[in-house]
Amino acid sequence: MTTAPQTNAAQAPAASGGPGAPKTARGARTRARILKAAEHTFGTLGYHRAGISDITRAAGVAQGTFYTYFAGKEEILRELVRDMGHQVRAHLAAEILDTDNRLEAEERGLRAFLQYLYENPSLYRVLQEAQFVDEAIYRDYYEAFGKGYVRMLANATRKGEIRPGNNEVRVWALMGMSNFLGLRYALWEQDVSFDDIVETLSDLFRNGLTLDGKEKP
Amino acid sequence: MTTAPQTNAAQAPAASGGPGAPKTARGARTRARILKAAEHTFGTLGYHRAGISDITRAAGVAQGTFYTYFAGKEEILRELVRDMGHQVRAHLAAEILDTDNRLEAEERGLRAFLQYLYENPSLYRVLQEAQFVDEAIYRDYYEAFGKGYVRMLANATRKGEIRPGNNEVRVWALMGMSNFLGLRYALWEQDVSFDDIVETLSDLFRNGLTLDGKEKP
DNA sequence: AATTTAGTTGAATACCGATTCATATTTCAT
DNA sequence: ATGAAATATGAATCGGTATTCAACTAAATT
Repeated sequence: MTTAPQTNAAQAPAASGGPGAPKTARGARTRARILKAAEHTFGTLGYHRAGISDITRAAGVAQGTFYTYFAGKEEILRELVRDMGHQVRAHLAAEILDTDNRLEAEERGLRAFLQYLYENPSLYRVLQEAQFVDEAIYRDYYEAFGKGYVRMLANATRKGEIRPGNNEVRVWALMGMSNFLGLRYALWEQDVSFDDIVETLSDLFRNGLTLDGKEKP
Repeated sequence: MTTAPQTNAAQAPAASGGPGAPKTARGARTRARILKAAEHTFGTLGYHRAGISDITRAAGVAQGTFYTYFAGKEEILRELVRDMGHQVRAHLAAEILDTDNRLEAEERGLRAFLQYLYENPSLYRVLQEAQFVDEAIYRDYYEAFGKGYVRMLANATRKGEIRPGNNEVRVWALMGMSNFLGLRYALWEQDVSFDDIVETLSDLFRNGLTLDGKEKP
């Protein structure tokens, strides 16, 4: 296996440096092209079927160039997950910025997530496959995601917008929902409108699943 | 002789036959041992790192024996997913058999699923990795699961136990919840009791997430 | 007991793709 | 302009492993 003791970290502040972070505009461009190509290649063929040659071909560089910027196949996957995670989080955060209450934020967030996945299907596959290549990076992704999510629910609880409860558990449940709904309705088949999905979940958030219940209005 | 062009089907009703379904008690036993060994090996090392040699070693047979019963690595994965899917469904169905209402069934079902995953961690990995080896088998798993689930929700709707709504969407949301909660709290870390998790979800089903809402009690 | 069929063996094959490296080109500082 | 540093090239290496196969053993059938 990859005998290198993974000590990464240190180096340039820009990209979390592999063998050598680019020191030239040209280098930065090439590195970015390879990363983008990897996203597409992994997303389409999957991590294991995708060869370095597939990535470099898609990027329009020679195979050797790959190793100027990345220590290997696993390394670029890690980089990719970090990048993509950052992007989704930024995107979703922006989408729910100007919401008045938690319910609205959930609705908008879910819709935005479904839409984002539809437009960036690679995210799903890259992320899910990364789980079995380097579990830590996958956990980091969801823990980062969940951390912000829990904070938002805590605020909403304080404002009296949502019922007090175990927000961490709720967040994992909510992330699970989005993930599966995204897979089924954004990636597999678009046979139910995002509006209908959001409406169904919104009803669940407002009224629960049962007909009775709801302590006091 | 065993060159059969994958037309499978026909033959013994027991196992969905690869190259040759076992025709002897001994053969059946060997096949079963290999399948069990594959479950453990895939579950531990993952599909890609696991070699046929790892499986046969764990099963205590020679490498060649593998191909007496399975056409290849993908084929045994498919078989495994079918088997495991059948098992979980049977187990969960049994666990919620004598429940009086939908809410109770959801609670018991979730708890049983978490417990099952805790005791059979291979299920998660085998299933999730299968998704990228043969998407169809993964879809089949969840469509089979979802089909029964939707039927149960439809019954509950008819009985007036749950609010009318898009049950298919609900089911995918529910399956997603269970999946993530299982990963986080049954496989990764058991730092929250299954009772607390079930209680949190039960509250969501009864009362929703918001403080207001709930049309009419 | 003899013959056929089923199951088992493990070494050899065959292929594939990640990584390396010596060489060539481009960019940058002086 | 010129040397040094940074990039780029792609063919060769190197390790790994899924699959095949011809020979062997066990069980069933006659």
